[in-house]
Amino acid sequence: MANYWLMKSEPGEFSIDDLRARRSRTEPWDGVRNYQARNMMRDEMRPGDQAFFYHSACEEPGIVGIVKIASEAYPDPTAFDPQDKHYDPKSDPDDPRWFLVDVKFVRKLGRTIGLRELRGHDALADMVLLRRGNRLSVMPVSAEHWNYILGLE
DNA sequence: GCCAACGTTGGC
DNA sequence: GCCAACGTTGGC
Repeated sequence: MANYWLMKSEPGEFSIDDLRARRSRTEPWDGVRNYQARNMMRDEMRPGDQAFFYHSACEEPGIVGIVKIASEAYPDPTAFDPQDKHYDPKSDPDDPRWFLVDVKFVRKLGRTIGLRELRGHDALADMVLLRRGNRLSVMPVSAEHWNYILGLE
C-alpha cells in the first residue's frame, strides 16, 4: 500500500518552482543528514508514494505542492564530494551512510497551506510536523491527515 | 554510559 | 537576528 510523506525544503535553496522547472520535473532529494529521515527514505519509501512538498525557513512556511517518489533509495552522491556542502568524509562509498530518493513534481496546490493554519485544526493535532520541537525534514503523513489537508485546499 | 559543549533547524 | 529544541560529538 502506498504511503504518504512530507518533505521539507528551504525555498531559497530548492523550491517547488525549481522542481517544476526541471526538464524531467525530477530531482534527487540530496543532502539529508539525519538518521531518522534517512531511514524513512531508505527503508520505507516506495516509488509511487506521494509526499507534500513543504517550504521551511521562509516567509510563509507551509505545504505548497505534491510530489511523487520516483526511485528506490540509493546512496547520496553529495556525501562523497569534498566540494559539496553536504560532504561527509565518514560516508564510505563501499558502505554509504546517506541515502536519497528521486522526487517528481506532481502539482502545486492552489494556495499555500501554512503552518499556522495547520496548527489551527484539531484533526491534525498529532501530525509529526506539528509536534513540539520537531526537526525532521522527511516524515510520514497518515492517509487521514493527507486527505484532510487536501480538503483544505 | 554519562553529559557538557557545540552545531543545526526552523519558527518567529 | 533570536532562541528553543534537539542531535551529535567527545572527554571522562
